[in-house]
Amino acid sequence: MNAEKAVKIQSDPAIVKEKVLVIAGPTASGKSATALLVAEAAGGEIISADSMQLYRGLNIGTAKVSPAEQERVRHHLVDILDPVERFSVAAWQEAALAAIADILERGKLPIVCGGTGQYISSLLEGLSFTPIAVDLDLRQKLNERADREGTGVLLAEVAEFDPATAARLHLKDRKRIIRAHEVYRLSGKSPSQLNAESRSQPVPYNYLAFCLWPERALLYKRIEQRVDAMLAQGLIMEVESLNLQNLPADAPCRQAIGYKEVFAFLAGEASLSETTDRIKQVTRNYAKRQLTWFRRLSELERIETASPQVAAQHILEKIRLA
RNA sequence: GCCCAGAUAGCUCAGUCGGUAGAGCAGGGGACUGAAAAUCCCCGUGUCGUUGGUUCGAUUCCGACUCUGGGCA
Repeated sequence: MNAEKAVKIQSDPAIVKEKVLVIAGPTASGKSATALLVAEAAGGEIISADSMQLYRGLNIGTAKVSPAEQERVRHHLVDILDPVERFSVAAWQEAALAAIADILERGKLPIVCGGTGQYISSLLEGLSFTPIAVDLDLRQKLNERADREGTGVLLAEVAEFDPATAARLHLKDRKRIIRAHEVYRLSGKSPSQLNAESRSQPVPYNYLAFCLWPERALLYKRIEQRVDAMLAQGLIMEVESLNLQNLPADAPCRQAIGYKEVFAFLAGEASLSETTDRIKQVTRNYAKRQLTWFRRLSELERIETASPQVAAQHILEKIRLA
């Protein structure tokens, strides 16, 4: 898998790709600590691949790097958005590629570290996104139509302009059905065609990609401990201070695990212990989904340890060999 | 001590007019191209509390016992 790609790259002297490190892993697997150790030992800077750490004010619940840790190693793509702002894979990828170029220019090692599978995959698979403005109005109208007429009607329309995509989508997969309409209307091209085009470019860097993979039972135990720690550190006060009720109903950070549950608690919909258990559970569910992403990405080498020291050591050896 | 109601999947429970059983949640697997911590799909065998009886056949009906809730003393 990897070897084949690497041989192809080396056999073409015109392409000398620079090394970029990727450290992925499910939530609470220890990837941030690992990345810090590697960055300090190898002279690197960290680019966060985390869809929620982008937001200012979401600190405790996202297990964001502390100011002290940011003193040790420079971090990119953390705290760049207000809670009301929207973002996207395409926007993240553009910012990440810019950060990588900047770090390389200064002679340092870029380390992409995070758990958002879609973001990681956009880099490793070298997707290129053609510029299409997001049209929230159109999305709103399509959502209303789906409410009125049902998603089946919209899916039938997708089948007319893109049979391949329609065949792939499930009747209830409203988001993707609506997205297919958006893409077609805004670009004039079918999603299938655009997706094919987005893979036509070569992957620009030599990604050395790792994924922390602790044993499941241990991972779940760490998740539970971390949720307890977040509550002890004042997660509830953090959510209060965010004033979620003043944010629009569709603000992205309202989806954040921990935040939406604490918000329900503050609204009197659940007790503290129910809220705690709920956060632990949805975090476990999330970790499982993350692992599905990472299993898919064959470029990732699994590191089956829960120790950041051991993981960092392993990664540093691989860098020297590469 | 007496009366009543329960005892079925990890949990909460449904059901079998007697032919060995199924939902939700949990858990597992998968998908993912501009909302992604989102969204969506697939996966259900378990001494039907124990033990006698009736019956061709009992998780189901009857008895006893054990445990759990509630009530009365």
